[in-house]
Amino acid sequence: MESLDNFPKPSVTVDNVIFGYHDNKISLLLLNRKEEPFANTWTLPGGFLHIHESFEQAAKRILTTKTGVNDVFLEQLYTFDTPERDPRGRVLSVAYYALVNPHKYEIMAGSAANDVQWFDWKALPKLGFDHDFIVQTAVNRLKTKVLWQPIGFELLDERFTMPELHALYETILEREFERRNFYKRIMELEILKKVDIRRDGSRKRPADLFEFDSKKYNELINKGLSFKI
Amino acid sequence: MESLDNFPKPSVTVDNVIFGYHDNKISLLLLNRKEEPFANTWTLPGGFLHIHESFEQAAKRILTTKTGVNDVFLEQLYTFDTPERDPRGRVLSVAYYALVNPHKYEIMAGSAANDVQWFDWKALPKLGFDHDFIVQTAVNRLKTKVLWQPIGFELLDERFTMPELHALYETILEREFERRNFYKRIMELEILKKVDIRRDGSRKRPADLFEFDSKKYNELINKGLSFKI
DNA sequence: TTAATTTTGCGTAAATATGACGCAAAGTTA
DNA sequence: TAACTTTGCGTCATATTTACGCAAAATTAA
Repeated sequence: MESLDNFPKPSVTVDNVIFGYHDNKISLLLLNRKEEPFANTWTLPGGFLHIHESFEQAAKRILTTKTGVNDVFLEQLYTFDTPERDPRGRVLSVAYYALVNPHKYEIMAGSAANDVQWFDWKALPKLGFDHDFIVQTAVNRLKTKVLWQPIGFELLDERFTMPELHALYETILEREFERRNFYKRIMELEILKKVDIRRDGSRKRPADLFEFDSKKYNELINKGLSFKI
Repeated sequence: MESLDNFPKPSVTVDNVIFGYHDNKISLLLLNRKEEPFANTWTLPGGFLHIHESFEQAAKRILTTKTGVNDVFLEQLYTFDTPERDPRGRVLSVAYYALVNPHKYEIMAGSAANDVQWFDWKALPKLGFDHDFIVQTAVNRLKTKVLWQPIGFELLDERFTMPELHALYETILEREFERRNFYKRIMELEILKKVDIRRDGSRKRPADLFEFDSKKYNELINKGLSFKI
């Protein structure tokens, strides 16, 4: 059997694009590096893949140890291979993107970082490596995916109102959705469970509270239909 | 600066799912391995990534040397990391998929293979490694992508008729498209150039011949519109 | 040679989905 | 208590999708 040692091997990192949502803004969780290369520069939280762990395990480990975030929506984005992307040598980056509710987690910088911080996606600093490009790829993915998969809910509290969901979609897609048509479309999917309590916010008329109902969503899929905004 | 040699590194292969179309059937180009592991078993044409080449360079090199195919549509599919997917150790697979017109290439097995052959996608043998799963992923990608990107043309001759294009879509998506509505939809995109000659096939009324016109397609995109079947 | 048949290309009408907007109820603020 | 904002649900006009009619261009049969 052929040996695996005939070829010099590239290093493999897993880098995470972590999306959050707060105050009608999408934000990204970035890490300020302590070590070279790109010391004192903001980058995506990433790290080397260990030999016995899967990408997803690596992504979760990195999220937890470097940022304090855990148990979130996580999906592979793309694998980046631009030959000169890392000054240390040949390093591949398997990029994942995560959707996080920032209210649920205490963000904290791990020991290898100067700082970890949320940045408004419209005001990102220049990032190290090719991470600007990775971010752009992730943003594009989020914008298309949110239209036909119910992933937006991951960015909200478990219980949310229609106006909140509506505002989220307008923020992500950077365009307006006619309010009443948006409500109608969501409601006729029948994937939300109405939690009978009403919101006690400082708004005028209180809005109904909903939860995403994965059981109802599966029923929708089993009927051959699909979530589609 | 941190060294890259602190971690044991995984090996990285590039595996290609190569789609062809002939006789109203989608087929996949498979390779029968000469060496262990999975000797005498059909697998996707793949190989180890060289340290200084990009994924795409690797994919093209593998296609050319192992199957004789070159200059085709090629796109990254997904990176597979199931820990036990290769008996030799930790091997990642960066999978690409290619769309090929089988008439344009002389298929030939490279020296490392017993044989290289087209298989109807509805009658595939059991594949080595996790390649069955990779194929399934590629098929899903093809089915969704073909609806909103003009990639189907890659499977046809440069000049093709509407009935041919229509049949291709019905084959890929395994459902019927109302013939006249399909024609209409394609025509109003205005991305085809009519080559005035008519087909001399053994059919009844000859069909017009078209070519995909990438210049017209770009105009469509620049108008903010999109290819959509 | 002519009629019947198949295939192709283009059209129109019905059905469905999308987008624009009216309005009353439930609160808050003046 | 009146005016105002926000929310929830409805209706109607418009656009898009789907179903299907029909004639032209070839082949095959009589």
